[in-house]
Amino acid sequence: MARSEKKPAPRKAAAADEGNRRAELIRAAGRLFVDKGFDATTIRDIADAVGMRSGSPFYHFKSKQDMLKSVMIEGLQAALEAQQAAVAGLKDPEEKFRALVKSHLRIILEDHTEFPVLLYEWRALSDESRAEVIAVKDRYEAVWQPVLRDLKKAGRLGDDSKVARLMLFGALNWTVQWYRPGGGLTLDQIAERAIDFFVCDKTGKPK
Amino acid sequence: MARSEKKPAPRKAAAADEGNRRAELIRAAGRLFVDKGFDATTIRDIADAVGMRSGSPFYHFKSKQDMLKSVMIEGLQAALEAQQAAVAGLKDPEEKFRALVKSHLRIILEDHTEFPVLLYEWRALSDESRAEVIAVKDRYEAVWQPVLRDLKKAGRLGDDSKVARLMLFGALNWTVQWYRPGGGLTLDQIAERAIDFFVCDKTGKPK
DNA sequence: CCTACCGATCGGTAGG
DNA sequence: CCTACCGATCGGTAGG
Repeated sequence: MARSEKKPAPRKAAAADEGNRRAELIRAAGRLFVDKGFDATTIRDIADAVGMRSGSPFYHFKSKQDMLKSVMIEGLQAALEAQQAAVAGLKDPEEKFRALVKSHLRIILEDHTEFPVLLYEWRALSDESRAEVIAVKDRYEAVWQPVLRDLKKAGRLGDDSKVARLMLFGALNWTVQWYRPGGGLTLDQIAERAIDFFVCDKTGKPK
Repeated sequence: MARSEKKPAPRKAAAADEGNRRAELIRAAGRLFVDKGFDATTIRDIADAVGMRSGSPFYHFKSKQDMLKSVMIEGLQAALEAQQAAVAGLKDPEEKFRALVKSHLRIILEDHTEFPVLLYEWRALSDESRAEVIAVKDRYEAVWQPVLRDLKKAGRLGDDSKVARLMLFGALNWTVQWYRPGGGLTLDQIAERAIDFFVCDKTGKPK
């Protein structure tokens, strides 16, 4: 876990700069990977996008594959943070569920492109990278299951199995294929539609 | 001139052979495009898969892009035929819906790999190819809308808008990401799960 | 459908 | 982070 660090600690300013450049590369790569696909995106495309020369991204990442992995993990970590913030303090299962759905849609449809890379480029991951990504992905998905379980306990979900979650993820993740900002439906409207389909309305409360 | 023999007109068998080779290439390309992605698949991969040399696929297709387009259109046409056979003679909206869902799952999960290419490689289509593919795709999707409309008329669907169809397609199409044959759930079980989520059970009939 | 081949491009590296 | 570069590979073609 802990590596022996013999190098002197990098100075704050320099470290921040390096981190910024790295973050810029991740953001640019994410956008290109979504637009053109991982294989169709060249290192030169990515370097151009941030004003570097073609060899320079390799100062920040050891390979193109490493960039892909980093983009995905970055996207998952942002999603995890948003998720935790969204459900913090909520008690009611349906409120929690609603918050998770909206948070998820926001992550995949609003400005962040890193998460969608995960949806598009799973195949392009090497086995080693995939194992690392799965570890973070599992943490993200693990948050859903207890919420679905509580929802079922409350009689508002017919099925809380893994298949149910996969169907829900399918409906939500597919939105990246058709959603366009300003295209008639807002994020919240889409979220409500998805929730209506999955949550039973046994209380007869008006929608 | 008298000596220069013209080739005899290709006989039926020859024409059929050519069609077979072309079909073989489409099938092999479909599988590779799904497994590795369009960009990561080389013409050499495809040629190898059917026992040709690397230059020979261009005898059947004018470019790699042309192969992609052909694979997708082939997949859509098979889907269209299966779809028509599935609903033929059915009257009840829910029966029709159930038949469409099962037919769709069969097409994307059972042996045909051409249709999933459509789900995976939309980005890789050139604008010209895309227009051709969209024309066939629209025919496939057009069959769903009246069925959803009738289902809503019968009070068994809360929403028959385009969004409803997109959510359903999302849930169904996402199965290619997680379904594995023999992995616990059969195709029909998945279909029933999906139908349960989308169809309201206002009649109280047991599931 | 094969042989033989080409121009272009790509991921990556050495050395500063 | 840049310059300069390389080996490998790729889509595609000419000519049979």
